[in-house]
Amino acid sequence: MASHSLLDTVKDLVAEAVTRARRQGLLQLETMPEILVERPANPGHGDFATSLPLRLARATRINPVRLAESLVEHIPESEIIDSVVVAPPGFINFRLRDSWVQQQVEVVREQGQEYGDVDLGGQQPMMVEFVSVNPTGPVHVGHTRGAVLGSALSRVLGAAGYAVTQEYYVNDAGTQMEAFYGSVYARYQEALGHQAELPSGGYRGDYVIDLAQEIVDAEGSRYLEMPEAQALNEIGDVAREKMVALIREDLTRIGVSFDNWFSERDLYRDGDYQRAVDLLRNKDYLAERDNATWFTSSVLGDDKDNVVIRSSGDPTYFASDIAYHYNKFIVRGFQSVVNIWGADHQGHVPRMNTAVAALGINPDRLTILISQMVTLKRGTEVVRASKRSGDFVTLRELAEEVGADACRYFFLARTPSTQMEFDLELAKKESSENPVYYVQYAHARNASILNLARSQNIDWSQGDVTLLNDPSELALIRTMIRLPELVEHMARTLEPHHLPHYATELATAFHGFYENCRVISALPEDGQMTLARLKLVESAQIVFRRTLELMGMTTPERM
RNA sequence: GCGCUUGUAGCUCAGUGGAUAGAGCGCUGCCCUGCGGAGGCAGAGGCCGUGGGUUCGAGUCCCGCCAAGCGCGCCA
Repeated sequence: MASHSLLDTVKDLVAEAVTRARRQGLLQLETMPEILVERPANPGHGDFATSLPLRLARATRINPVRLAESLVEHIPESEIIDSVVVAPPGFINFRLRDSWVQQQVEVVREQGQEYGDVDLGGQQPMMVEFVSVNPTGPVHVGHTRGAVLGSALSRVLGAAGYAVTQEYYVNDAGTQMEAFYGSVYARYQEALGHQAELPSGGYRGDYVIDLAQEIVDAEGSRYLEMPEAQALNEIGDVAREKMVALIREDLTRIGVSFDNWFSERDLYRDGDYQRAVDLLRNKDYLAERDNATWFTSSVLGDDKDNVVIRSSGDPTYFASDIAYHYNKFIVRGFQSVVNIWGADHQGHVPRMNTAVAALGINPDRLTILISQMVTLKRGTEVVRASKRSGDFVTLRELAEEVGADACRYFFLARTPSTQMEFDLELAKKESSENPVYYVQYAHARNASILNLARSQNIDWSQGDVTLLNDPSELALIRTMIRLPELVEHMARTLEPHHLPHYATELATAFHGFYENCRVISALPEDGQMTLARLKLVESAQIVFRRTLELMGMTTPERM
């Protein structure tokens, strides 16, 4: 596990040069400047670059190119850096030493499936709470996006050294659930030939009919033989458990699983709700108005106050959420928490932040990511997804139609903050039109080379990586060794959507290598080259697997 | 009306304040005496919504405008 990234190493070189230059009086600076090192877009500019001379030009009143030149003279020798050159108007470009690049093949092989791990989190406890769809219906396409995001983000954070808990918050209390129970009960009565009406605000989807029929099949008419209140209660318990089980099963189809399913009802049972409300009351953040209890979030900068206890005496969803975050931070002691919410909850973000602050928790410890709406398309035709009318496209249907891998790839490749179009036609095409298969094909090609070598009993463990001098070989290794810094970047920014793009670049680099370099050669004079290249292929496979695994995708050896 | 998010190639989308704005699909044309052609190479295609500002430097930051999505309940 790397605690000091390659990027950090280059930064250190620059910092050392600045320190030396200051000591010699070449740089008149009050404080040490922030050292920024980037990967240039143009490979002709090397592997790393810094624009520090341009940034310092004004403060030091030195021409940036001259400044760059004198800094370069003070950059220490390094085993990893081959050349350091000044480029106008004032960049310093670094190129990695080929011998060092080649050696990374051995490093990847040694680290195996841990390659890419970085120690950013120090194993501090972190929670990612996502999906958390009300158990009143199946997971649909929009939720699936959040599911994929949360799942991949959790994997990335795990690789970055955080002790991640993936959690699903089950909203199993409140008025929506009552409406659901009433809907199931009504459908249950209908299934047994009785007239019944859905409650107002009830759930009209066919799945409620199916659910009711299942209950009839399993338990007959027993719920008709008890008072309605009791029937609602008991049939509600059964329906809720069935729904949660269904949601869990559907999510498993796309490789999304949770460490914990947290029940809203437990907040009340275990007293967290009462403790959170008491805490707010003691801090004077609660006010009685119009027979209801309000959280005075406006004094903390929110645009309005919010009801936490209705005039009926029932707590609102917001009250539960406050108690839930009390539980996350104070009861369970998570250092940081990420919530992934759908776009329809964005209005809830400011008051959640103020509520957390009111509980005495630094609001920086809570990050709420919003995943925007998904429009489903079939070619050019828009598929309308609407939960109310009951004709939404579910996760199950989506996974069955396009497959779990394509599902994950396409949702993951977009930044969550943009509304996206999901083209079922494109996601389904099993051809080069589909980037999912482009990446998996590269992995399968890779695997088939190794399988062929094994079938010929070739032992490449003594391969000499210094033979890997073809530009396409070095380019492949250079792409491979970006994984650790990518993991670090994604963990810092909570942006796993870079992963599919990196996977595509890795595949491109591999295909390029494959076209240019014959790996297994029958010619005796190519023997050493074969061994070296097999080592490269093996290490590339490690990086492919790690990348696909972080995305939650499968790594097929045959397609 | 107010708030949040978004506007980049024909389409779907990337793009850490840096150097010549990228990928996939679609379009044109090439490439297999051998490990998987679901591949590779080359080309065409862009006032980065628009007008200002900050900066040595803006697709990126700030402000206005235009357009789209979502939200603005004692629902969740």
